[in-house]
Amino acid sequence: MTAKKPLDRPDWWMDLPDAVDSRHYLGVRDSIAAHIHNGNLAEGACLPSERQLQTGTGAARGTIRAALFQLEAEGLIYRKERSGWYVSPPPIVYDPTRWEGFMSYVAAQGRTPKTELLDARTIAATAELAVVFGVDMGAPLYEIRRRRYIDDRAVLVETIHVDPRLTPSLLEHDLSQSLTQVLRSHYSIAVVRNRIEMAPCALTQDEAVALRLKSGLPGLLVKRISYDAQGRVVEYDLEYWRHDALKISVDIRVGN
Amino acid sequence: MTAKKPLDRPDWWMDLPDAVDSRHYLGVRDSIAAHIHNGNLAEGACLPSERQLQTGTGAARGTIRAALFQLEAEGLIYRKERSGWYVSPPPIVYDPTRWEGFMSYVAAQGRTPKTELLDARTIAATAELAVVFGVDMGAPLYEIRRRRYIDDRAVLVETIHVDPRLTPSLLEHDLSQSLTQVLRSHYSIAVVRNRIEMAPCALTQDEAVALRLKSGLPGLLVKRISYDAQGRVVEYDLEYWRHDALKISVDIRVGN
DNA sequence: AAGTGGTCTAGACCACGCC
DNA sequence: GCGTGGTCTAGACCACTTT
Repeated sequence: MTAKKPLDRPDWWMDLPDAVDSRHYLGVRDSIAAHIHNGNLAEGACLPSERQLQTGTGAARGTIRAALFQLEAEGLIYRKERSGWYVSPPPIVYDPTRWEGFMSYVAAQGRTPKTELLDARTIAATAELAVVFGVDMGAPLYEIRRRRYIDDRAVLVETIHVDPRLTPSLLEHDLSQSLTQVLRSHYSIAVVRNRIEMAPCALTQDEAVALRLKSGLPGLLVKRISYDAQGRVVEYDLEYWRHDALKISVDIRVGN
Repeated sequence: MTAKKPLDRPDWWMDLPDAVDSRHYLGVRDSIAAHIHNGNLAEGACLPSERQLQTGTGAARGTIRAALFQLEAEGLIYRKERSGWYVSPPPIVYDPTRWEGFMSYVAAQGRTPKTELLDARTIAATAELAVVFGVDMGAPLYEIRRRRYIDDRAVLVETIHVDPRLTPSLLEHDLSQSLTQVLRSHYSIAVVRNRIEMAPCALTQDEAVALRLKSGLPGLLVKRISYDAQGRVVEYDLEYWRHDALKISVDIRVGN
């Protein structure tokens, strides 16, 4: 009689520190959070379905969902569209002052980075790009779109623009590896200055689809412009991150 | 007959670029967003009430709210508990590598900073604090709680810890001003190094109340440890920001 | 085909801000 | 005391993922 009970919550579900009112969404939230913290729900694990979570609580599905949204905003869980809710892995720590690329700093934290090339082509500079690169509108630029993973979970999509005058035939190289690497080894270009901006944003259609997220979910936009020793723009990168995948850490000496 | 129509939306409401399906929450979202961008809803303005937004659309209140939550996550609007929804002011730009305090960088961006002292006292070091300051557990530390405003909107609450051995009688000074300033002018302490961490978080009861927000809303946690020339911890600061009030910008030269 | 989340409706009552 | 948002119920149907 230990047969599967597909429509019930798992057996351990009631092992809570109890004392939470699971008719209220914050109570439901606390109860799920407790299961995450005590290890019943491990990192990456799939939560019981929303309808399963209802059973026994007398709560409406809307109440359960309110709790799940809450946990999502806190970064504890995330969802795969129409598949389920999962426990979030810990965020990667990003230090904008250290200039190593994604591949190195993810690996340095014991995680597994992966890059997937989505698209690489030559485009005509838009007004905005023309300003950034100091070229005429319509001038040719390389545009590279990539998706990057940590431990096989897609965490960001990026669009990189590069000036072909600095890096002729760039697109012929392997772009699913560290671009920093390619620039250094094939073009002897070293980045000496970075301008970085980060702000919360909403993921639009394109990014959301690429990350397999629901369009409109909050994300983090990281904009980076890299310059070489001559002050030329080497790389203009727009990264759209899942909001729960990144944590910023900076260690700086104050000039003075 | 231009009397107030308290249960209707404002007259300009229908001047949309239309073509949005306002029975769906993303349509409602787009329509409100359009009003914000075209200036019908100015910065700081109060939106029509949820029930007013329903009128004429045939949408349920839940649908309207879904749209409002969406805009909130994107940082376009915020709410005051049980008072209403408001258009967010632009975020302040924070550059962790420049070491001026809150008062200076807010003012430098043409906004009006304000600091309010909530509490200042001597406490016994907890285990965590003892590690940070390299003192014994139970050793005395100053604890300062402040709330800070931009243009009269509360944007963060912070808890600062300071070692009294470095700054004896600190609590007797005016703590509603720049602490950086006080440390420099009264104790000749200069910060030469900062360690900063930032991560999304949920605002707990205390912080939420202090910011007049709903408990559990997403926020941004900024943790800062400042060191003097001798490597001593000068200040340990935990700041809880409204998630929409801050944007990060860094400009760095790469050492090498 | 079954199960999941995604969305929506149409009510209801409550706690609190504001006047 | 009125209006606001805050919460909740109890359905329903859809679009997609998964098996």
